[in-house]
Amino acid sequence: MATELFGQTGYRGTAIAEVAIRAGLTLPGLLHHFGSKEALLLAVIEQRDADSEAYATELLGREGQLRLPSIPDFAGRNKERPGLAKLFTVLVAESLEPNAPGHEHFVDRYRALRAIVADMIIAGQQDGRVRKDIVPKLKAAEILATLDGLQTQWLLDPDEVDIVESASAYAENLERDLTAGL
Amino acid sequence: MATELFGQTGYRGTAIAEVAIRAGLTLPGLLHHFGSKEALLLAVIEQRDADSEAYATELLGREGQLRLPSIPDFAGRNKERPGLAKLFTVLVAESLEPNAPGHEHFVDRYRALRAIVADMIIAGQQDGRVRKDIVPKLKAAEILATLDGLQTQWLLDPDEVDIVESASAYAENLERDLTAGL
DNA sequence: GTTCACCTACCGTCTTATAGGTAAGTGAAT
DNA sequence: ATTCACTTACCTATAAGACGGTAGGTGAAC
Repeated sequence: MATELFGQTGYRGTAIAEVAIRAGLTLPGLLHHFGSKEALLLAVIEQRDADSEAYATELLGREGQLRLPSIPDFAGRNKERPGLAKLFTVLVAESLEPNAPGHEHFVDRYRALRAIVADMIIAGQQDGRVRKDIVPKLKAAEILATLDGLQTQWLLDPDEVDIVESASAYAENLERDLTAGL
Repeated sequence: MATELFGQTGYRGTAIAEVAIRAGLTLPGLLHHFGSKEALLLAVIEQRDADSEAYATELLGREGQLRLPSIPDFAGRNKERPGLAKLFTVLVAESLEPNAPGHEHFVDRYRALRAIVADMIIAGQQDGRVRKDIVPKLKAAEILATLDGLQTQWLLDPDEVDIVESASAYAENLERDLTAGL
């Protein structure tokens, strides 16, 4: 309920009274459970993060190996729940300022995601499945950046940008890039 | 003035009275010139777009040719004016919803940018400087996505992500990707 | 003397949050 | 089994403030 509204109108643009009504109670009833608007936001983020765990695990495969073909699958799953993707995009933007409510959370999250992807790349390099002149940290940031950016373009203009098609093409490019020159 | 505040706290999070004060006048004084908050936003976007023209032109070079080495230069210029970059990121996120104030503007802008980059790629393919099995539309979306995504990660965590370094590495990767196999 | 730029004063609305109360349940003591 | 103490889950009512916008006036420029 809160997830949808925060995703549609952002943190600042959402009145928690509306969240309460959709949840079938009044504003004070909602605040009885969460204490404040910011606490509600953090609760939403936390719940959403369980889902985000799947992000890394899916990219990772079971044993820390790169599984590029799962990228479009993941994009496809987002396609069916655009609210969650929108929530993510909007909240990150609203959290850019250092003193914003969710700032530290998203900073930590991106650091963790970059580290996970970088470790995958390193593992691939040690196994000889990934080119050694790739800088893991930079490539990790680039991969996450591309997927986020494609998602934003899709959310903004779903008629023009097909997230699954874009993600598939990118996954192929990425595979060729990582393995170029054996 | 308005650019900075909209960039820091977004459209919804910015009180136009604060904009007025920073501009050295009162709220009604500001509204005398712009009429409404939404009109102020559109004026800010329009002014910012002059700057954004440079984006395409710089990427494009003078005669519609790809100029990848200018990507890190462009990133470096953004680095000195993070307010502008932040404004862009925040406003796009706030405009995802179809009825949001700047929605159509950003939809059009991304369509135009994708078209410009795609045309560049097509020109490169005709000149034989770019691989022919690249799909121009998809690659254009991917390039813009990566640059946007890197910028977001940098804005969120400037200590960990160096936008110039990231953009440089990406530009090199991109060059290799576009020209792979002659 | 009319237009333009701007001000003070104010309105109505929306929003978060609190105060204080009610109803229902839980668990222990008797 | 019933009473009592207490907690939980809400409610109505209201405070307290921020916000966008308007009305109407003042003063200077031309």
